[in-house]
Amino acid sequence: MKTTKRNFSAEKLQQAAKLLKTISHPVKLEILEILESEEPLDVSTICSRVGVECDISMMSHHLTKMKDNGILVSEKRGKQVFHRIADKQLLRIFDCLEEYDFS
Amino acid sequence: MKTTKRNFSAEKLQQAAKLLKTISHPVKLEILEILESEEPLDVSTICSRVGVECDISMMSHHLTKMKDNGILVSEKRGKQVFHRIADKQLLRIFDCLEEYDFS
DNA sequence: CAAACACTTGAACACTTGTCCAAGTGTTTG
DNA sequence: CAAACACTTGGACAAGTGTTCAAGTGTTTG
Repeated sequence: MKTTKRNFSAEKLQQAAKLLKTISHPVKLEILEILESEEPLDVSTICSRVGVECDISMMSHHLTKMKDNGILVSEKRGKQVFHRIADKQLLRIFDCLEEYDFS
Repeated sequence: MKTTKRNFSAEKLQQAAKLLKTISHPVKLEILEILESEEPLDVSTICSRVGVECDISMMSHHLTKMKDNGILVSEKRGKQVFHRIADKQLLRIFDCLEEYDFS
């Protein structure tokens, strides 16, 4: 007889769902990809590096949401605000995504 | 000088975002967790195993969405419809989530 | 062949998101 | 101290999502 390997509590499922929901957006994934390669970066630089059109206001909204959900942390230095990834463990999601076969 | 390790195309970012969005729900994550431990299962059985209250109509909606997005595949046998996970690689996301430190 | 079973579907609704735009805040430079 | 810079914030609106309910479909059993 097979047994359940995982045992996520209702609370952990909620948190996990919220985390995934927060990054379930092409631009947000790209922000993570950019910050993985270089960190910390300021808003304008991130904005200039994303592939798709994205104005600075929208980028700020994205970053704020990611901060509010504990995915990023930021630090103000002079006029600029520098962002980095709170927990690098999150990046392992990219490993799964890279190997996933999108039909 | 650091270089970018990943290089997701705009299309792949879209697909990845869509995939994550589809499973970004406590019940949908639990469905995957249940199917990981035993497969295939019919709708009523999945329904009876999820922790939270979830009627069969809602479960059907969840499963349909997951099927439409290629996460599950189903097969009808008599009156019942059996579901299984299309690509087990997806389950590695749980490894990331298990180790992630939810603040 | 009618009833029971195991779902599926569609309408309806509140709620949440994504996006845009205009205005505002805080910091620094000349 | 005014202008420039680097964001941040809030309102508005369309689009998408989660949930419920009622009705419908296909299969099997008596």
